[in-house]
Amino acid sequence: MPELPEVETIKRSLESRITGLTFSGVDLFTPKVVRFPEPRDFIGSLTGKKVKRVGRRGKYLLIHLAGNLILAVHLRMTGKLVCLPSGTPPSKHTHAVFKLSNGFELHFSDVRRFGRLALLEAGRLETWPGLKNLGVEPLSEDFTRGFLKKELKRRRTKIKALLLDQTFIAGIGNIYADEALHRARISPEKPAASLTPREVARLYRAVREVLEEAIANRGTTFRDYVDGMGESGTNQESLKVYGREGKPCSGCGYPIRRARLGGRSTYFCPECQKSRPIL
DNA sequence: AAGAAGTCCTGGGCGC
DNA sequence: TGCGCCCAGGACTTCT
Repeated sequence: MPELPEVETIKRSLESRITGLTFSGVDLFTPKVVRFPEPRDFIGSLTGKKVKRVGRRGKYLLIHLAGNLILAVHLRMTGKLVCLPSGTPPSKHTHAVFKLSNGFELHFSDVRRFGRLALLEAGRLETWPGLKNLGVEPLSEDFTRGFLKKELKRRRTKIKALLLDQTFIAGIGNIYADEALHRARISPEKPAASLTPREVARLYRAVREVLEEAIANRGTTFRDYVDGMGESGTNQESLKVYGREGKPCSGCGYPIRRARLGGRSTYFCPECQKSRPIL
């Protein structure tokens, strides 16, 4: 599942390869994956546009183009965006091929067809609902311990649900929410407002460290994820709880447990992540 | 208005 | 071996 570290890795792997190049055409095999504008306009507006730079906001990859346009890509769970030589046959699940001016092309594929593309005017990103309400970037200087403390205090929801809320913090998904909570030794079920100052401080550090380390490891390849060059990441070797049900906790040896929270799997150590009474 | 539930998707793993 | 069932889950929409 491409979360912030995976999208950041894709961004870094693509930017030196496509910046300055021009889109010479688009093959759109699955029009449905284009959320905005109409497929005909999407193709028409993209063709002939030069890539100015590649950016990221939360889990969105943003390809900034000449003409004040942005190609926004969201990979959801199984989406991939890979740079390949021209003429590479599209796979069974390739939905769009963006042809570049240097003999390469970007293949957008997604087994589950959940991923989405949009071509938006810069400065009018609110055309895509998910982008306008995005919360703070957890690796930016706007994300401070004070901010986290203040926000948690007025939220009654479970801390894990809050970490997954993209309008609160942008870019954390199921893997890194579980990993951050384990590192901070906080129960995923604990109400956000009930975290002690020490827990808030631990969570703040844990969120940043978990994401930074995952970027350094070029992302977590749990099932499908690959970067813009088709390379897997290595951060799956560093996971402490996600996908490790029944295996011993790295901290205490107790078996990792899996529970259902907010409709999704939640991995945690029942020993290290006990909800202790507030002293 | 916050929070929960439903929806979209398909490959893979499972039971029989 | 093969069929059917259910699960994985991000984000948007709808309901309470």
